[in-house]
Parts: sequence; C-alpha cells; structure tokens
Amino acid sequence: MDFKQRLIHWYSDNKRKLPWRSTKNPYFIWLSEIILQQTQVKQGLPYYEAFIKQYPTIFDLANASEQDVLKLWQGLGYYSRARNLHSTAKHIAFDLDGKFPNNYKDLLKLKGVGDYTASAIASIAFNQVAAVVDGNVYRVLSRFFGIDTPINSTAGIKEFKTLASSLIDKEQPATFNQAIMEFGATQCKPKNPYCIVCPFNDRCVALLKNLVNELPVKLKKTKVTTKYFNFLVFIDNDKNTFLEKRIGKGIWQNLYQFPLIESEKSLKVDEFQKLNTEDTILECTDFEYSLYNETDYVHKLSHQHLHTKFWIIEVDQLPNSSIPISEVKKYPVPILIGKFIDAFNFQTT
DNA sequence: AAGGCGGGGTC
DNA sequence: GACCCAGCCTT
Repeated sequence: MDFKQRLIHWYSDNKRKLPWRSTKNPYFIWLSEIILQQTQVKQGLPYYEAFIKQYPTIFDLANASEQDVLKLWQGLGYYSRARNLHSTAKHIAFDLDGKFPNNYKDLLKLKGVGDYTASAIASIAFNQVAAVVDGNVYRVLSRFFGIDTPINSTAGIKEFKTLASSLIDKEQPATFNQAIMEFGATQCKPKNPYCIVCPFNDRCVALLKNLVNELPVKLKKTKVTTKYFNFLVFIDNDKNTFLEKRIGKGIWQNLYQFPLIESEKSLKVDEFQKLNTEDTILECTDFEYSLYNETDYVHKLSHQHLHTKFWIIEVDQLPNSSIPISEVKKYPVPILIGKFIDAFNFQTT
C-alpha cells in the first residue's frame, strides 16, 4: 500500500468522533477551523459547541455585536481570530448575500483565512483537492521522509506544501487531509510518538535513522519580555467600578480591563502611593486603597510574562462613566482579569 | 523575513 | 523551564 492508502486505513480505525466531522456545512467547518488555529482540539471543543448553539447560522453571528462574540471567545486566546470571525461573518452574510465562498482561491480572500484554513475548508466542505499543511503535517512529513528543512523557513513552507500536494488522495481529499492531521495529533506526537505500533514503522526515515526526536527542525525561539501591570480596581459606595477597553495594537485588543498602570518594576505600597501623588492618577482626593495580592501574580503569554498586582481602591462615589459591579461579567476580559473577578469577592466590600 | 499574538497541555 | 497546538497578520 502506498502512503495515502495506509494513512487513510489508519484513520478509519483510529479517528476521534468530533462534531465538525459530521457536517458539510461550510459555516460549521469554517468556525471549527478558526477555533482550532494554534489550539488543541480538547481546548477548542467546548467553544465550538457554545458558538454553534449561540449562533446556529452565519446570519446569527453576523448580527451579533463584536463584544458578544469576544465574550463567547473569552479564554481561548488569539482574539484577532474572534474579531476576524465576526468581520468575515458580516462580509459573507451582507456583502455576499450569505453565499459562502466555495473554492480555495475565494476562501483565501477572507479575513483570518490563510493557506491552511482555505485548504481545509475547500477540501472538507467542498471536496476540492487542496492539501493542508499544519503543525501536524510538518511533523509527519518531516519524520516520514527525513526532511530537515526548517518548517518555518520560506524554503520549508514551500517544500512541505509541494510535498503534501503530491501526496494528497485526489479521490478523497477531505479524508486524506483530516487523516494526516489526526495521525500527527494522536500518533506521531511531538514527544513520545507511538513508533512501536506505527503503520509506517517499516519505512519512516526518522525512525530508521533514529532522528524521531530531532525532527521537525524549527528555527528560532521566542524571546520573552517581562512587564509589570498594576490594575486599579475601583469600588465606590454604590458598588460601581471602572472598566476600560483596550485599544491599539498590543495584546487583548478590544477586550476590557480594570484601569492599568504599567511600571518598570514591581511596585511596593509606598512606591505605588508616591506614583499616585506625583501623577495625580487618582482624581478623587478621598480614597483608601489596599493591595490585593502581596506577591505578583505572573501571567505567562507566549511572548510576555506579566507580573501583576491588583490594587483595590475604595472611594465614595465614582463618575457616571463607571459601571455597576454586577455588570462586570457582561464584558469580555482577558483570562487574567476573569480569574481575579472570580477570586475577588466584590460582595464583601 | 521576522515578530506579535493567548491560553492550556505535556514532559 | 521548553516546546507545542487543525496559523494569520503586519511590518
């Protein structure tokens, strides 16, 4: 049997039952693919279920507010996916009259849809012969063929795309694509792959040359920067607080947070007080504050380690731009803020 | 071509 | 700790 035959045979025996595998609805396929970008099935699954329940059609999603979409996306990360998802839903619903693009070329034009996702939707929903290359495919092919071209180099991206395109089963592209990804996810894993029972262990170059742990090759490592965040949790006598919307280009765009002061280092209580006195950040003159967490909570992102302090600031009355504490949970917030809200008992204040 | 963008899981 | 995950976008 050749590669594709043996792979598809393995898939028929070992595939997981996943909800997006029992539909050809391009809206559902698209939704699942966006959710699964850089996200493991286990983590994305509950979000997929929540989205199809809340937004059964692309028109439901298009008619929602971005804030509501972000709220449902809360905790999944890479929030540009949610913003692009909503934007593209509106585009398809209103500009394209609800007609989902049905080929690789047109799918690629959609915001948030790159080569991988366009290939996935084209093959799975429309049976087009378009090879997917995701992290799983890079790993499977680099090991099976013993290719050490860095997978994130321009040459590597091109080489693996060409290779996958030459291997894909033209009679069943949807099955082939899902099979090779499933194989990479559950069998040819990054660490401790199941080579002993692998259907390819008679001719996997990496296994035969003892290079399984060396492949695939990836360039560079991400440099992590450390930042110091001070969130100001205002509370007034009427149980109001402040939230601000994050704008600009950085992390958590369009999500909400307690007013933030970034500092060069972790602030002690007197340093925080000095900062406020000098900069008159707190316009209210009559207030009491306390530090919620004595030791920084360290929130780790891929590129940033956020050393975070929450300062509780009690005042008599906040301006009209404040919101009732009871409404805080309506706003999409970073998981860091969400965990604080859950842990901090507003009622006792 | 390089860097930014989340949060969770594994080893 | 380091690395990975059904990648994409901007510069």
